[in-house]
Amino acid sequence: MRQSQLFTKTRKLAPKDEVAKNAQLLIRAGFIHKEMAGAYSYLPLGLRVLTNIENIIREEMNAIGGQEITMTALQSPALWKKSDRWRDDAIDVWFKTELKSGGELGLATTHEEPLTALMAEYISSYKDLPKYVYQFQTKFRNELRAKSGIMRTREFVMKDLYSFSRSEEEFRTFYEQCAAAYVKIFKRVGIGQMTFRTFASGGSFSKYSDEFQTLCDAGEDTVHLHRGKGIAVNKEVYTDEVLADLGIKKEELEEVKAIEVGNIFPLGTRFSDALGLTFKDDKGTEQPVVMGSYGIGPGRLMGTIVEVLSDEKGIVWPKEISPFPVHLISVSSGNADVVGEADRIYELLKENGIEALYDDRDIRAGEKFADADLIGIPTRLVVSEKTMTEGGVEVSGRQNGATAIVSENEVIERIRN
RNA sequence: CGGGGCGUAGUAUACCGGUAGUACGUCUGCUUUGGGAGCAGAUAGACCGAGUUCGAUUCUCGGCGCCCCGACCA
Repeated sequence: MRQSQLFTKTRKLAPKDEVAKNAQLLIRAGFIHKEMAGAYSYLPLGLRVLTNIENIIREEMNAIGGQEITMTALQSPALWKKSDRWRDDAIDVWFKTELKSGGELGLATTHEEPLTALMAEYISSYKDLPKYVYQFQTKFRNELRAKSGIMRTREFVMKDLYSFSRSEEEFRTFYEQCAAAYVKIFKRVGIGQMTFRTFASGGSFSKYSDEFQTLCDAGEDTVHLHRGKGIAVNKEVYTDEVLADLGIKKEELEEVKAIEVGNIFPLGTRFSDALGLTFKDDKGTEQPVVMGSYGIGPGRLMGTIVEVLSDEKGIVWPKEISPFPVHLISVSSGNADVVGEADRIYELLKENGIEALYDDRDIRAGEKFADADLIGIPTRLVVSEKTMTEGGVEVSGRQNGATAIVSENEVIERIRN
């Protein structure tokens, strides 16, 4: 798209009330807009990134048999009363509201109860299992303190998948498949090397769970990392017993700050028991469905990527999630020939299925380069008098800055690969 | 929820018990044009309410909002 048409603009300074690097850069670059504490809107560039992240997650969830749905954010108290989680001391982040007619409603913090009830309508036999259902859906959590930019907000989209299995063994198999899918996801979005499966507490559901923690000083969590094995233990469960179970020694671990970018945990029969989700096994005996839940917050993931991969000039997007694969910049100095050539290259890219962000604005080169660095698209193409004289297009990488003049055909080849 | 801090043009800031100055942005003009250009002109501001006072953006109280530390985080 032509940058002159983009309604957002960059700014040199971040608002003073933003301290978190992720929010500072994303606001400066025009990716997000803060509505209030803990609530951010996604603008054109930001939405593109978020969508790219969601699509990667979607592909990997589909690959392990996930079926996508969308549930409502409005929730009926009745289901939550069955599991005894309507109480504010059971879930302290509830946003509750009421109908004009007087009845109470909850705004979704999570979806175990309604989905379990929904699945009960379709699951009755062992032949109906296992099933894996997920969604990208808005959660509302009335956090006492929103913080860290888009990392801890009161309204956010979460990918939550729930598994429904016949047995603990069957559940376990999927649990590990999902863990493997998560590893792929974090690798694809560019933070694979610094993200580690982390042994954690199971909260009120089970003895244990697994988190995926990305090393980052801005993180809220503290983990004990075993670099050799590529695993970590959350500080919450950093005990001799756990270390023994995992076969690791204290001396081999380093304490680091990290951001929880995903988690997976067993639910057992906590919700199937409460809401009556059962199936008949092959002997005709009624059994509770064994469940698990698997979450990733695409927004938090986006914030984490900014925290971890940006530099002093701005954001550095990994190729797979960049808002555009390439940033085309004309350095025309009012020269109509250069404008014409840049327009032609823009069309050429389009014809080859490459959607560029085309900085066609009539401003000085320095400003364009500074904006491009801030926005962070990984590949930059420059068309100028110089490149026209040399008979090619200048290509450079956001990350290493190396530039080269290459032919049009080669440009297209490079971007595709 | 405990503690701390802060609310001044679109953004970042300054000064002041006598109605506010600078920079960036935006607009006009001229000059410039490969790393956020220069000159000239213009635009635009005290969170809300009450109190003290001749007079409050400034002081006091309350409200609202925002940030940070801690607690919390299904």
